[in-house]
Amino acid sequence: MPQDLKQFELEHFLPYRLSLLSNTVSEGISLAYRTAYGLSVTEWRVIAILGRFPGLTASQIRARGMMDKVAVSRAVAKLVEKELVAREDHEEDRRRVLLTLTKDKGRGLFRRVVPQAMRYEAKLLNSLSVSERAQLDGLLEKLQTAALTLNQADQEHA
Amino acid sequence: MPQDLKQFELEHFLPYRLSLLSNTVSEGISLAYRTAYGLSVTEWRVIAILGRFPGLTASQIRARGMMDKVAVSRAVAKLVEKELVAREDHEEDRRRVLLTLTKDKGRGLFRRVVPQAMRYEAKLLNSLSVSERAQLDGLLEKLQTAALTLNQADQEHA
DNA sequence: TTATAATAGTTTCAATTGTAACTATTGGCA
DNA sequence: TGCCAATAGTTACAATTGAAACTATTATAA
Repeated sequence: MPQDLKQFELEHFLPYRLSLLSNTVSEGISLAYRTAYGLSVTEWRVIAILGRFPGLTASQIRARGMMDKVAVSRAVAKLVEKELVAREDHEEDRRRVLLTLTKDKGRGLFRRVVPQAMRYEAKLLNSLSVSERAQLDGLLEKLQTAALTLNQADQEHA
Repeated sequence: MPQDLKQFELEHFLPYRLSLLSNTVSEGISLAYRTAYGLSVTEWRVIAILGRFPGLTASQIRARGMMDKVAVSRAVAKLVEKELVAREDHEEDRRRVLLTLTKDKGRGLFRRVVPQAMRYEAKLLNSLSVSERAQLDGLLEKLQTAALTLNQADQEHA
């Protein structure tokens, strides 16, 4: 057996490390929305997107958050049930539904949960210097682009 | 509403970006083990760990791969069923079960899947210069440590 | 020793998720 | 116009996952 095969270690494998870091961070940040407000990840993202871009349709939310169509549908249903999000029929295209945070509960939650999320992010970034943060930003950007390109190439190949 | 609240964008939010990147990379790398060999993520990790460290117990695998106890138990059960992994009773402690890749199927799969995984990682890292790779390594390390520390602090706090 | 606690690993059941199929509506175009 | 394809969103069902309870075995310590 080749030497590099025997020496392969999961701990140094980039996909594993990314997954581990993402999960660890998710666990931490979920205190801000899951434990505190009973939101799922998707629900939190829908809230965050609608807070910034009111009046989007589910499809637009899906595209903006790179989320699954069904996941968004389910999250929106729950948020409507919790009176955090309101639906409004689109005049010209009756397939679409415009979504907004409800004035009281929805925007109220947004105002409380976003600062907590930002605080967590800030604490995390505290471990890095200013220049390291810039490096991180660039590296994540490059890797994301590279990964997408790779996947597209693989898909076309298959 | 404060200005920074209104301007909060998910796309620039570190936990979201990490999750997105991890998922994109996962999707790509899963071609190497899921599409090609029908392995789940956990099964792939168990194989990878046992290839490097034969004779570990399930608990040791769990610790080494930061995986869930139940997930490992299930993955091992499937791998045994597929004759990729063999169990062997521990002499001194009969609660424990030593796990190894089977000589033919297990090690055979390991020899095929690991190079594919490494190839994917190499392609991904091709988008970065040598010094950028070193930066990435350091940044992931720092963030992982910081996230763990943060989570521990939060847990004690709660 | 023997009760109690701790550890290894599995099982169970509910909740979550993924895939595909579905309804409803609109767009494209012969 | 009328037909077919495409889009928006939901529903249904199977597969996966998570949390808690469970069995079996070993360690601790009164």
